[in-house]
Amino acid sequence: MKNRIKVARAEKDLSQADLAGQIGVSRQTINSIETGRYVPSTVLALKLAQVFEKTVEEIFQLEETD
Amino acid sequence: MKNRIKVARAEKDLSQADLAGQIGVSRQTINSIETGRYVPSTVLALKLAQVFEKTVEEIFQLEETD
DNA sequence: ACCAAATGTAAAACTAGCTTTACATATTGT
DNA sequence: ACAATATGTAAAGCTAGTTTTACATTTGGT
Repeated sequence: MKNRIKVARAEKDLSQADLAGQIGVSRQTINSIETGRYVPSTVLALKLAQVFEKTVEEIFQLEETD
Repeated sequence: MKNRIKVARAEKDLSQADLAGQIGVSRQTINSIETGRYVPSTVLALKLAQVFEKTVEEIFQLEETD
């Protein structure tokens, strides 16, 4: 799964730690998702979308391997 | 997290097993998500949304407890 | 060049998602 | 009423998501 968190974060001028704080997860969780080390739960995806004022689909995209 | 899988499934006239087959998971996984026993991964949520031709937000909604 | 803030990782430990197997209970068609 | 299909659960086991701690590297400002 690909994601556009880094760009969305830049648009809102948020650090990984800021974002983590806003949605109540650790900074490493954000970093790990952003760098593709793992896929978040749907709850987390919805919260990220909410913060970015975008849809989940705008932030996360399926790949062939999914 | 709430979800509208049962209704979406009815609209497409799909059984839990049909749906499971289409997205490549077990029938119990669908049943467990549908009955709220657990929250799916974002990959699964995106695939469900794809099958139902809806957005993830139309199918899954955050609750206060999330 | 220096300092602070931001980012990338990693290991250990815990929790939650998911599969398989298996059975029980509805629901529907004939 | 019977058979078939659909749904609800449960246990065991494996994998993946998440936290905490900790450290190394990068980036930005002065």
